[in-house]
Amino acid sequence: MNKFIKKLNKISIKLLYNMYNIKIEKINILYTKNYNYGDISIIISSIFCLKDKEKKKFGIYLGNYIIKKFKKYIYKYNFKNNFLNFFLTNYFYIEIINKFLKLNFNINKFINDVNNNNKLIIIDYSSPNTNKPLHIGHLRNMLIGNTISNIYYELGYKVIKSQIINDRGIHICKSIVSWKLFFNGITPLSYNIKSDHFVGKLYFKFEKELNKEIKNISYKYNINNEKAKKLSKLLIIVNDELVKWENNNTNSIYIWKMINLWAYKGFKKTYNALNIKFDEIIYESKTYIIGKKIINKGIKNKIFFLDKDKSVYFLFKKKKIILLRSNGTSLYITQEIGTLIYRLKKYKKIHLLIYVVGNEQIYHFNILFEIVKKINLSIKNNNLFHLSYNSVNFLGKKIKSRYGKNIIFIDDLIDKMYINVIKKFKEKKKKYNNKKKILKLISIGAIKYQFIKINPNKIIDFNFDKCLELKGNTGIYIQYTYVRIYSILKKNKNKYFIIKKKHINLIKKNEKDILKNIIEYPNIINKSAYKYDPSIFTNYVYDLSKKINVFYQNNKIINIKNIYKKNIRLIICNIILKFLDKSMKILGIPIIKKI
RNA sequence: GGUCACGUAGCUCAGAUGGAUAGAGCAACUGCCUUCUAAGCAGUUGGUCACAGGUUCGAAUCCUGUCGUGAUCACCA
Repeated sequence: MNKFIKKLNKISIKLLYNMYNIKIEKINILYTKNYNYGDISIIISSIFCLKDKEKKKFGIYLGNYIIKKFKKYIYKYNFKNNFLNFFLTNYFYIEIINKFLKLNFNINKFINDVNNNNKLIIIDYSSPNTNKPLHIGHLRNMLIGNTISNIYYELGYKVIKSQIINDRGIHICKSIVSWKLFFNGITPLSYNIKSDHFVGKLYFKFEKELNKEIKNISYKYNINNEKAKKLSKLLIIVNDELVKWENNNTNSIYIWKMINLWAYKGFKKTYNALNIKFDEIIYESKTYIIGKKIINKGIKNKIFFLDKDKSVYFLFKKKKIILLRSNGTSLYITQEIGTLIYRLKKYKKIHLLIYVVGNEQIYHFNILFEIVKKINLSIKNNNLFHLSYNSVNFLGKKIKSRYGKNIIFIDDLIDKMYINVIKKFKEKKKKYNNKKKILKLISIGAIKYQFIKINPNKIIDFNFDKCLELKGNTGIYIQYTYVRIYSILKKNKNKYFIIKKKHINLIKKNEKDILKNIIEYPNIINKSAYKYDPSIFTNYVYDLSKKINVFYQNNKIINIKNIYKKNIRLIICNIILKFLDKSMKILGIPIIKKI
């Protein structure tokens, strides 16, 4: 289809030059939105150097010329409001259908313009802290990351799905201290809860105690919270713990390892439930040392500076950005620099490194990219991209996960959705036996779809009623579409045959709408990739499904006598199934063959 | 205050490179299961595209300003 439009473009430009001696590079051609006007439109009014009378003259001439040249594909044109509209022949669509049949329904061969020479793209997403379970903020992150990875893979890139685990830092020390002080000797087993949820308990307990202590101090000495923090004993203990940890203290490392293992074990279960996968896992506890080394080197090269109190800083827009604390321990940005260098060593040539991280860290990434510019690495700034997305709010407020309040864990959401799906299934269909697996897949699809259909720049104001909705534009709509088509093809025993010219009038509007949609697939996938927006592709899949359901509901497919008509419809069903299959895999919506 | 997002139907959201009469879903109200799976289909109702200017043949889309919402500006991550 793109080729066809390019041809039209070329001819229009050439003709314009021949007639008026006007040279332009491109003419505006688009799919006609209103089918009453046509299928493809050339916007003559965009040639602004022509006068109105000349536009009409040129338009009609061009129309006649094109219709003669492409008799096979175009049968009619009209000229309205300076738009030159063409109507596509049925042959145009039949050719597509026959092509699929000849290619034995191999979509990749049909699309045929995925070719990016295996360029390497690293997509960094999820990056959990090991101090609490994964929550719906992580969910948005991992779904954007996973989907955008699949989209780039589809475009022929070599994609590394990369997860960094923030397994070190002050927050982990809080859990360590909490375990020592309040939970000594207790394990997830003794509490009988999922191990990462136990780790969360440690962290929230610490924050609660810290909060209490600070309130007491500020009341006692009549000072504000900031000043009270400096007097907090708990914070002193935690900072000591961090120094101990960075100095490889045996006891510290032992507890740290134990707590992290609990966290990983829990994360793994959640990832498995959602079918989120990674090609590599990087532990910051291993890369922060590389970061420290680079920073020390940078002091010598006068990129970074040593302050009076021995902290190290970087100047960003005349502001001091601390890279190493005065006690020598490292910060988030230190680890980030280390991780980048680790990657550059591991992979020789990185075409693009995408960080999927929330928009609250835009400032942080601006600093990081500025540092990269200064320390002269083998990667340039325009090969780094921060894919930022907006927050997931609950009850109208951003989730502050500190105290464990107002926080929704993915595990809990999955459970709730599953119960909801079972309930709705029982309301609709009476028999409920051994459908557990399928209902589980429906609930996973439903959750994922709710998140990826929304543009990353928008705030998601999470609420259960909305999220549990299973009508209309939802995951199950896509799954159900697949089930219907699959069911038809399973029942069919006829063989397909090439459509002959004399049968071209058997193809109708509903079928054409689907085919029109399908030939746009490569454009959409490209757009979704370069805009870093999975929702573009998601909405396309919904749109396609909608057209399929219209077609399905308004046309009989198997139970018709005309074998030629039946043949056309069955082939289209086959095409649909292949595209749905591919699309759902990209979106990570589980495919179900029977409900 | 600086920077960055966002503002489209009662609600949730689509509207790429400016194009013709701004589209879906939910909610409300009508129809359609003896016929390939009704979590569906067909239809009705619902809009000053936050506001004001500008750019041009043409603006929800681009530019400027105003208002509103949110994020961010840490020896947190």
